[in-house]
Amino acid sequence: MSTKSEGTLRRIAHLDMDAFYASVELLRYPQLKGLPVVIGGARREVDEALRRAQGERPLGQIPVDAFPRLKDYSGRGVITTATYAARQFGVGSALGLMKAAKLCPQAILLPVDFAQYRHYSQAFKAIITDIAPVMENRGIDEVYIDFTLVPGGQREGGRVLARLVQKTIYDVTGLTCSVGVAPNKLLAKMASEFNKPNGIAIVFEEDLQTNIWPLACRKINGIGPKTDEKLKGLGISTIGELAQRELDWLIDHFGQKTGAWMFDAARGIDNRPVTTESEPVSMSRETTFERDLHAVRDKAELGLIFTRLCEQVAADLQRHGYLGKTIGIKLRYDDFKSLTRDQTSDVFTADARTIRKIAGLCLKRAPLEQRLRLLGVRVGSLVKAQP
DNA sequence: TCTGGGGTCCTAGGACCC
DNA sequence: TCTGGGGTCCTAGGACCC
Repeated sequence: MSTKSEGTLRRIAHLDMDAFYASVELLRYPQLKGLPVVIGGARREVDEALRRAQGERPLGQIPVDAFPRLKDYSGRGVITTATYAARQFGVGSALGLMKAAKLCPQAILLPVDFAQYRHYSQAFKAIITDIAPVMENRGIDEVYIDFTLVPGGQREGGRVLARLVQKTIYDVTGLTCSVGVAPNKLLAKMASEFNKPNGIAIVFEEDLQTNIWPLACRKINGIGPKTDEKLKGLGISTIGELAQRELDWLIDHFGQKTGAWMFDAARGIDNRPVTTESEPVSMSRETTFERDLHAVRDKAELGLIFTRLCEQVAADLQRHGYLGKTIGIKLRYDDFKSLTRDQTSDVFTADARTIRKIAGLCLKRAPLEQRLRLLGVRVGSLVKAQP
């Protein structure tokens, strides 16, 4: 089954588009190149501000001074992406806009435009699969690519092919990306960050101690803020320090599964294949309100939003051809505490009214005295609809 | 004036069945 | 009268990722 010849090394690439949303926006607004720009905020308000700035002009001719600024925004929301110029000010993904406005009030604020990002996402992924067909989607702006059997994939450890992919994407779309090539996904993911933006990094097994072990544990994809804190509490900050711990010790502290995984990860071991296809497990829609709502006092408004979310999930299911039988809701209260309730029905559905009915039962099981800031509807246990 | 939206996977307890 | 085991499904919460 394998056509690997003697001496063929497993070479896996991780490709990450640089500041993807922001870079796509700069294609439309080249006059903003080099300036601090952030994408995010409540869609409607930011959209309107931009439309006012545009007036009757073509997009490329809106004067820089006319663009909406962070300091003029007063709604809730977070930054999804910031240009590198904005990152100089300490502004980046997931930062609240109000906090960001203090750090960089003059930054230009643009609304998210998912349709546009999806378009460019499909474009750069098509370029990749033309060159190297075994590609795994990791969201809108990232992929893994198996270079192992691709012509040129072994040359200079994958650098030649990485350069070709990177250059072709740039020539066709005008967008830059960063690529890491390594023996597996775990190391490739770390490598792609080494020379960001518009960089390439090549990692071999023998680079583990010199290039990987000095890194913070947090750089391992799968070790988040909580686990990182716990590790620090145990005196472990770097991957090298993690590698010094015994398997049993890690299992004692983190459980069988996580402990064993960490043990391997610290040694650069990762046998996960590059997966080209996957089935969705759930689909959901959620929304944070412009102001916190009360279940009784804002009943009508809440009801409309609830129904709309159910209709959106139903439309998503239908569009993609799936049915689900576990219907759930998610609430977030004004103190940011969240809760979920779900119920599995005995029939699979993609019908908005059915979803609304069951989601309504879920809502009844949740405490509703406190004001809400978010409501979500989820459908899980998906199966393909018969065509 | 903090803190989006769309996902995946894991854990853990209880129900229920053999 | 002591307390048996798996296995699977359901539910809730939490960590993590993009």
